[in-house]
Amino acid sequence: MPSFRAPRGTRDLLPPERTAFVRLERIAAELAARYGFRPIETPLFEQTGVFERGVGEATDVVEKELFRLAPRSGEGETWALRPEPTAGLVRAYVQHGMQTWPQPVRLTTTGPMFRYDRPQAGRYRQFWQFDVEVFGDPGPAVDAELIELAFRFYAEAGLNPPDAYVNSIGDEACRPAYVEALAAFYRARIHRLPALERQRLERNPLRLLDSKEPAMVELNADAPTITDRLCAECAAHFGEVRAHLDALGIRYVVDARLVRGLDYYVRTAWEFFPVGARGTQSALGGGGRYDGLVERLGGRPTPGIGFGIGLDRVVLALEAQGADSVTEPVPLAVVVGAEPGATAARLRIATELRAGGLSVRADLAQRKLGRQLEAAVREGARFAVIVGDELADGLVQLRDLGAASQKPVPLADLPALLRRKATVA
RNA sequence: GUGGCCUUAGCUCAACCGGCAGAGCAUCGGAUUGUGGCUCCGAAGGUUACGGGUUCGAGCCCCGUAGGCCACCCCA
Repeated sequence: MPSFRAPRGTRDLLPPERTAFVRLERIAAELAARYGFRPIETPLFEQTGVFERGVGEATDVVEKELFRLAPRSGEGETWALRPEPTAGLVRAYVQHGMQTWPQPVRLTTTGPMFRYDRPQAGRYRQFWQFDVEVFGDPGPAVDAELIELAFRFYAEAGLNPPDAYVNSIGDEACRPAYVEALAAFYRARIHRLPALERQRLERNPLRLLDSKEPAMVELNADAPTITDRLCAECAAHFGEVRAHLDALGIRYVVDARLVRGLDYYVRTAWEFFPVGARGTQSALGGGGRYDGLVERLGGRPTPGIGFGIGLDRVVLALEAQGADSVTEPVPLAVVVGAEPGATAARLRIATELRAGGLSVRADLAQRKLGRQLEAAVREGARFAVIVGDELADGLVQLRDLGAASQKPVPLADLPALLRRKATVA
């Protein structure tokens, strides 16, 4: 017999942890609705090209981390599990002609994403993300609105306000010149670049900027920044984003070296980290503007912007800051019996109580009364309904497990009685 | 993907120099007939991650593989 286990980089979310995720998902859904986002669900996998064109072929996410599905013989297309939600949502926007919907279109989804990289704490091959996207709004006000929404989510989740880093990475008009200037800067100092960074220089000079190599950190202090090379339009846009953030009282840091790993971002980009912990594997979320993406995937030119929040990371951060662990629901009452074998009566009574809207567990394991009561007490139930001989007279014992007292109650009165007790805390 | 550390029961961990694999918690059962979280007693739970090698003998030493973790990388 082989011993099976969850695939590398995946994990089972067992009851206490899954409850924490459910709570975050509920907050996400409620919050998104409050901000006017409509729920949407797209497939967990797409044609590979959706990600290659959407996310960018030269990105690590596509080049190294894409979870490609083995094609079946005879099928003409190949698929990959989604590494992020935006490309699939853009594909859906184009496919369903959402440009004919009232603009802007605000969409939200929450679910698992997949990246085939080497697992580590906080870095999984399957992880969960809460995502919102806005199509058809060029900003700048909505850029600030989304950042504020993310802060609201963290707050309602019970997380200390994270550090927010914001930047503008320019657009087609100004970024090429900047990238060239940056490449020239590094080429002039190529002897100081580590071997790995020399290779990346030719492929994507922007990514050298946020390297954590000590040699690079030192070098980057003198590197040209995008900030003072933005075109007039981008500079004005970024200025307005900041003005809106300031008007909302949002605390953030402008980080001129912040770039993002996905090709589609233009102009506004941001990331969130736990306070004072801008380390690896700790990013709580991030987002940005992607004005050219809809067009790249075959749609009409449409501005877009969105963010993703890593639910796994939020759960981790909540634990790290010592937040109260989630409490799982416990039944109000447990139906137990003096006669272990008389399960039919216990099940029938529990069924009636549940039909009346009450949270009730029936102890159907055939164990003696003492063990049944012990289990009820240990799971935190407030009452035990004890079924015994008096059932012949239409009576059960209603036992208050906290007070260790009980009294006979007509079975017919039980639902109303328990419902009344349930309302008093 | 690169380098490093780690892996003993469901969980947390012991096991001398290479010499009979253990404890606590958790689980299940019992403590004279229908009443509790405590206590007492007991049971079950292991191919010491997996596969090789060295040795009279390997949880312990060596090699490989898998998984976890740390740094890089990358990001959520």
